[in-house]
Amino acid sequence: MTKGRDTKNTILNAGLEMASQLGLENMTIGVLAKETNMSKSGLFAHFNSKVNLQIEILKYAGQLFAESVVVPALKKEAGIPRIRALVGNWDDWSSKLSGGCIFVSASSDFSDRPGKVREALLRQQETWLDSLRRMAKSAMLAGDFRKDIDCDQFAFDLYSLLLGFHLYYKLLNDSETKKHQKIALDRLLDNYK
Amino acid sequence: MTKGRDTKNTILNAGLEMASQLGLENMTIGVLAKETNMSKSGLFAHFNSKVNLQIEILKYAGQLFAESVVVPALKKEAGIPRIRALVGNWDDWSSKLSGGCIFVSASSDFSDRPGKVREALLRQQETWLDSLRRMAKSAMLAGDFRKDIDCDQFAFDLYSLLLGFHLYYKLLNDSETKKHQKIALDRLLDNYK
DNA sequence: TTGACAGGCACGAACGGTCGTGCTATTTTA
DNA sequence: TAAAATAGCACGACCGTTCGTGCCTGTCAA
Repeated sequence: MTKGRDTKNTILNAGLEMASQLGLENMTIGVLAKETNMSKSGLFAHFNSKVNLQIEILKYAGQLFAESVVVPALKKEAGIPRIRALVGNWDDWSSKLSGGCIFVSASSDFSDRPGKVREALLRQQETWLDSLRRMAKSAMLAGDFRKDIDCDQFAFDLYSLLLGFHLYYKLLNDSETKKHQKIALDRLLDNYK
Repeated sequence: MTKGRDTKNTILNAGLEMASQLGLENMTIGVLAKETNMSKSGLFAHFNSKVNLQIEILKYAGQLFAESVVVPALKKEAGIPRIRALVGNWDDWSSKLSGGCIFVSASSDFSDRPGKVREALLRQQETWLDSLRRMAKSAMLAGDFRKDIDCDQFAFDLYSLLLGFHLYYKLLNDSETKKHQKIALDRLLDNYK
């Protein structure tokens, strides 16, 4: 009962790393097998199709994301401290994976590729936006934000900021990225006060 | 001398479309040939390698981008009107291509794939950020922005906004996207006033 | 205590396809 | 008619997937 689970987890770990670098579509089963010292067929047997593998990687990433980005932020006091923690955690998350946040690269990869993988991705992005909206709402209740703010708008604003950080950091390797993000975040929070 | 150019342009047009949908890496020569009613080898002879094809598509996109996004904006009066025009043009540009802005998807595709294509992409992104910085500077000189603003910061802020729009529009198909972007842009411009 | 059996797990080999890329003709254009 | 453009064909590599097989571990009957 445990041996199979263990192997699967090893595969998912390596798969997440590879998918983050090359994209979910360009990750290949053969190379992933080599990476995990397995045979292609042995690895394949755990998932029965590439699409399933992609979906399971997405789920696995979702769990990891919740554990390392969202949950720790929720332990901070509601409002601005929580939002700042979330942004910091997200930055760490996307920096840790060598190819950046897998949800960002997958969003680009699957924006025009209908199918089960896209649907799974969409569901996860909706969950994420929901977390953002909730953060805004709790900041309202905590008194850090005005009472008349638009939580949807806040989600858009904050996510845009993260996407900017992601591109600057990953592609341009801009050393000022952190600073830019901090300034933009300060201004954003100020505007919702 | 002209027939070759014509064919090449046809190929680049179709290639840009395909690359925008599938990414520069997942676009294949065989399918592109079918799309343009050519043989694989006949098409191939125009570029001599896939990497060259990718680079030429990027250059082609760069020209188109300059013509349809940057240049028309420069015809507006410097300052806020020019910046608003730029954002509108960019939105149109990324909506026109069925897979979204090719530079965004390529950035995600090649953030971790060293080589000539990545270098070409980086050069183009630098040019783009330069345009953004110049827009900020001319807005300063026109009196629409304060004199002490950071043009690099402005480029980061504005590009983040466009990236947010891009993801919302392409992946989530959110009907409120335009509104969100307008609100965020208004606030951004206000902050630089 | 042993031997037959079952299930989970991984393997190598092979399948039909598609990939990018050479070569050599043939057709089209200037 | 020379040159440019396109087609035909073949190649080696790799793709996702299937299949038959064998090892290991645990269960249960004798």
